[in-house]
Amino acid sequence: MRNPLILRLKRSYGLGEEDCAKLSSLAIEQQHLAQRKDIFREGDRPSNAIVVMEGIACRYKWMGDGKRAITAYLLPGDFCDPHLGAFRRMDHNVATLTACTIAEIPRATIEVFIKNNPSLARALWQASLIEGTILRTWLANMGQLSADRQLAHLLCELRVRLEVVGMGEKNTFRLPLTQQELGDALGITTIHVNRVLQRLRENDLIRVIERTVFVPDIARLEAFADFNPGYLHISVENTDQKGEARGHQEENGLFLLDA
Amino acid sequence: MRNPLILRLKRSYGLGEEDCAKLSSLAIEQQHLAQRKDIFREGDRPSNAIVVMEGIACRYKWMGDGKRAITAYLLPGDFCDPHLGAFRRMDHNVATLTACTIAEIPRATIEVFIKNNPSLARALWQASLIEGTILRTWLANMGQLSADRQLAHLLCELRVRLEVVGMGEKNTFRLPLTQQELGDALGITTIHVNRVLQRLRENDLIRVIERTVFVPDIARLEAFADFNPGYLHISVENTDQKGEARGHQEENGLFLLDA
DNA sequence: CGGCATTTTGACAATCGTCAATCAGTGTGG
DNA sequence: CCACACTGATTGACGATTGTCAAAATGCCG
Repeated sequence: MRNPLILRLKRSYGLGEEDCAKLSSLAIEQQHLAQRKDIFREGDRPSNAIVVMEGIACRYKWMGDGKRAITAYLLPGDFCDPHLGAFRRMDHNVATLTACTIAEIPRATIEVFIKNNPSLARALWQASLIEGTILRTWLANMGQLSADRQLAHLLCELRVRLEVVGMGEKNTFRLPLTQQELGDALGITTIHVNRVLQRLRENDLIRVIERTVFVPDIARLEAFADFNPGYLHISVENTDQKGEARGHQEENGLFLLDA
Repeated sequence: MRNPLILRLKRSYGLGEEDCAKLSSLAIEQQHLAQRKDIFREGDRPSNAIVVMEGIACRYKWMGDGKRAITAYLLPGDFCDPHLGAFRRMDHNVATLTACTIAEIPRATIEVFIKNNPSLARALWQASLIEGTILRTWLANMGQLSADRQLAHLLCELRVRLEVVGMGEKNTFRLPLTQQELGDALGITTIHVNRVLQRLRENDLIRVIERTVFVPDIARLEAFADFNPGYLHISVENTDQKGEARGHQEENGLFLLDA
């Protein structure tokens, strides 16, 4: 299996082949974590960069009444703290949801690397930009979409993001999250997640077998969710460039990645 | 009136006195915009930095069904695009809500300034970090809070943010937004905003006269909304440093700015 | 004054949360 | 092997919050 960090650096963060090659030659310490273990807590100031290499983690906050809000899912290749703790303490927690493998890259290593290959700084910057676009999309969806479309949208997003790092075929991906963990991200109760999942299955928008999601008709699911992957800023691996779709569109247009 | 950009650079973005002084000596072109005018559109790649100097603007997205989602309010001192369009096209729109004065700082000016005063780069970085924390807070609130608490929380946030830039006394601030514009940010309908506002007034959590909000008891409103200003990362101007409040708190602790 | 945007009101419906219970799967210990 | 406990999924009844629709009231501006 390819290194998910390298895959992301190339396809999401715009790092060139050469830099990726150099980076992948570094020996980076990895460690395994059980499910539901905190990686960072509120108030921590991480000194090294931690990247999820396998499994699914999340950012979350505790609300005053004891509810939990998940504000991001971290998939392989995602940085737990793209800012490297440079300026601030964490204002939220980061924890594994499933068992995970994480890589810890010492800050010194990164600084040396950046000095020689400045494009890595740009890549980190890019990573936090993309986090921002995902946050804005989640926020907009949570405010305006019904629970079924919102869940459908999340599944569309996860399908794409997981596929990029080789954790899914085109129509299938494993999603080992509980309904509780989905609900905390969508802002709906576990029970409602259950109802909504059933409705999606009834309409054959998805099929679920043993925590594996199968999407019989991707276009139909994406249409239902009004999903447009532009906000994920994933560059196409293939050479079909879809030149037509570029440029300014007046209404509701989203934009593919610039060349 | 003080320059709001300077105020923010000092109190939010951690820029030092000297750098602020140098920056404020720059002659920066300002222009006036009527209410509800787009500043950036989806797909634009801004080449200069645009800062709101007066008035209130917002980031927004159009949803597939024609609804609008506001994902941020931009107050005086906020950057319309903290990343300076360096890498990507805008994936959302920025528009004025009220009439605004905006400052356009040529990218070249910023680059020269950063070369001589690297801390400005840090300040810009900081600005986008804070945007991220606000986004996460909005997302968590939208998911978990009832509409009244959510609106109350937004009012708490705006009270603090407006006070920083001198647009409000302790208990009062002008909020020239329509209920529609509030609802688009909260993810609730105009009619419901109206109902909720009434409830807040009935409970004397707020009083509204001619688009000016008066908060009779800040602590009570903030308690109701479970508001903790830490996520705004605003440094205290006065010299009482609240040293006690620092350090790691176990539960629901937010953190004041590091010295 | 008239026209327009915005706020307010009321009745009603739909979505979603709450509570309580059952069911299914998994692992543990006897 | 079975009893047991535990977690997570599912079901149903009910209630609360919020959305929808339609209309009236208010305020603003030419």
